[in-house]
Amino acid sequence: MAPRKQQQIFDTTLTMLAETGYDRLTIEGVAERSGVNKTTLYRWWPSKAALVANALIEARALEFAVPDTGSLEGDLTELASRIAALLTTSPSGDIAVAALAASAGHPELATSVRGFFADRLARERPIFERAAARGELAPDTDLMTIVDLIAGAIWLRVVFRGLPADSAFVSHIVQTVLRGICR
Amino acid sequence: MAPRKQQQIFDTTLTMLAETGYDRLTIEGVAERSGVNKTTLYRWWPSKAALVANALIEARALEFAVPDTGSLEGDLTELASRIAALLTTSPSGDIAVAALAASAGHPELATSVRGFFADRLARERPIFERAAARGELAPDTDLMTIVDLIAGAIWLRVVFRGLPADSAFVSHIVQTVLRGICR
Amino acid sequence: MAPRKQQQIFDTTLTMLAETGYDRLTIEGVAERSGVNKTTLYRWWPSKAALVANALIEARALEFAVPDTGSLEGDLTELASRIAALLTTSPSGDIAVAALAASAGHPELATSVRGFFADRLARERPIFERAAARGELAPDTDLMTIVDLIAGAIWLRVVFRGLPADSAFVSHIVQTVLRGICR
Amino acid sequence: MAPRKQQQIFDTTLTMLAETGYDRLTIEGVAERSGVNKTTLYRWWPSKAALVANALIEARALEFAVPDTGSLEGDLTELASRIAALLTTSPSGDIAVAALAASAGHPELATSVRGFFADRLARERPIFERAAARGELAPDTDLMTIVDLIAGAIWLRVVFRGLPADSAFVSHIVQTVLRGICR
DNA sequence: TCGTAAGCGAGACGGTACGTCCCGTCTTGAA
DNA sequence: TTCAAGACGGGACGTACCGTCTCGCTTACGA
Repeated sequence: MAPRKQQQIFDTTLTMLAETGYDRLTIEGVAERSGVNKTTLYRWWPSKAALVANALIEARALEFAVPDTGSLEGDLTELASRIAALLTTSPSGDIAVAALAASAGHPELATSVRGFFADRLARERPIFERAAARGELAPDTDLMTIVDLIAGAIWLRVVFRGLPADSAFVSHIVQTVLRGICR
Repeated sequence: MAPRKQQQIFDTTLTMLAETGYDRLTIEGVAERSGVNKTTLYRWWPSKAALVANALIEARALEFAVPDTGSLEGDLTELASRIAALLTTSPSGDIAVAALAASAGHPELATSVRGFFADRLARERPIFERAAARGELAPDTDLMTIVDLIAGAIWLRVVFRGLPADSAFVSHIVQTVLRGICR
Repeated sequence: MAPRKQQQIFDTTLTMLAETGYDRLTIEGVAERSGVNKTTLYRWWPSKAALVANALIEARALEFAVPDTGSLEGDLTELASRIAALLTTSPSGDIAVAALAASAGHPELATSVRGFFADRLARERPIFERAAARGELAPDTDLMTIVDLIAGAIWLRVVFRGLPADSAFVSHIVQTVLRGICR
Repeated sequence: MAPRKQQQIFDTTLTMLAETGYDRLTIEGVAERSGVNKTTLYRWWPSKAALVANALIEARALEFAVPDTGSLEGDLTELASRIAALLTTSPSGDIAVAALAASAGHPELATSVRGFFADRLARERPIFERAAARGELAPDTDLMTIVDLIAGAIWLRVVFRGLPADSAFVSHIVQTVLRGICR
């Protein structure tokens, strides 16, 4: 089952999440703006975290396609650029940052957020499979760490340091990581 | 210039921050638990973010020493271990995670948090200076990126993926990054 | 013509009325406890007052027999005792008090309650007819006032003053009223 | 201590009590109409019953003077008329009926209501003292019962039967009771 | 005997009020 | 002058019932 206006609710939730951040997001606000009664929200989601979690899962605003440029370096650079763009451009950046930040300290939300990003990050796997097929990658390479290094550096730069993640930065980290792996 | 019980206030703030997370931390709670009137808190700090920011700056719970093992790899491994420990062990982990998470979406807090960690991370500079003196490092290496790669990967692993950052992982990323740089 | 589980519904209604009082009695509570859907209750009774009114009318818990002791004084004393017992003993007392109290301010309910008690009080008429036949009573005596005096005094004593209506009190008022009439 | 707008609050409470009856009286309504925040009401009174109880005690709308006509019959008739008027005229009637009805089932309120009316009824005592001084009354007469008989009959007539308590009725019951006593 | 209509359950919904927590502002009085 | 004490208007919380509605399922009765 699902509430009748689920789509409006999710849209409103993410919009307001992007606009005001997680902790200034209120259930009453979502209710009012999505033309639904507060009680209806509580009927379906036990908490703000659960609502946001569900909205995220249904969200299509945070999708990103996986590149296929023909080389591992090209693919990773493109992937990193897209991660950077995801974290930087509006509204995905606001949503992603708010959700990621809130997920620390809201285990319920964390699970969903984690699942959400894991789902998206899982799609980078073909990149490595193609790279392995091309002989660019040792078969025992630790793939998750590669993505963690790249994505972590971008996160730190963008969210924590508040600096832009321009293409020079992106190229730089990708090449650094690649050199680190390929040997 | 400062409230008389500033130390209790800061202690309480960080304790409660660690216990309940940023957004369940309340001014009233801090007031009550530190034996101070709510008014006093508002007199000195305009917002919860400002209070937390100040408390963090004064905090000694989040210090970490900078290693000097004689080799760049040893130093970085040790540094990474300490970062991992800082994010993992109690109460520093709870405080750091809560503060970092909250800083996204609270620019006021972000500045302080950023300054705080920048201050601590600035201390890793001697590591690189010693490495350069030993000839282990090209003089034009982008130092911040190195730290961002390492720290970012740890953050992602610990906070986002919810996985432990054990010594194998730490060694692995340090070596990967080192190989990436040294070429 | 009538809901299938009418009897359960009425029983539950009166039980809960006695237990919790009129305004903490809820339709939802009655529905749940009588194993009926809320909708069913609304299908048959437009309001809580109407439900209670109907339940009262069907109630057999509040019956009382009319005495025939052979003298007016005996009959009235016995009648007064029974009224006192009706208002005092459980569950009739709780039901009666709750219903009477609620009927002030719920005209819809008031009508039924009034009818209900009028019906019961109408049975005291033979008392007076027998008394008149025995010559104990002038034929133009205002009978309703006699009952009002007696019943009113008991109500005041029991419900308002919260005092018991013991047999001494009952005898006292009956004799006072009788002396007032008989001259 | 007392809330700053206590008088408005009490006035509003009684006005709304008279208008809508006890159980449609809402705290939020009182708050809004008396220009006070809901929280303020909860700060001072733990429940609706307590608020109404307090408002009643402070009320001056329900006062009545005690007559002194020179004879017991005159005094009692006048007293009964005033009781009837108190229960009949607006707004005192609505307030009194609502409060008395609600007090059954709200022990907290009952205490206050009882105290309130006891206080007012206590003033009839001089009537009897004067009557005793004039020799109209045996010294051991049970005074409370006299008042209970009269007031109870009026209550029953007015509230329960929904009939008016006109001067004929009032005279009738007073004379009946008087005859009952004086013998 | 079987169709059909009344009765019902399930449950979503908009809505009102509840009583609570905390916010941030303000005033007052004592040290 | 600084601070405690604490009243206040306010916003949102999460909950309980309200009364209405739609949707299918039973049940039972009368054609």
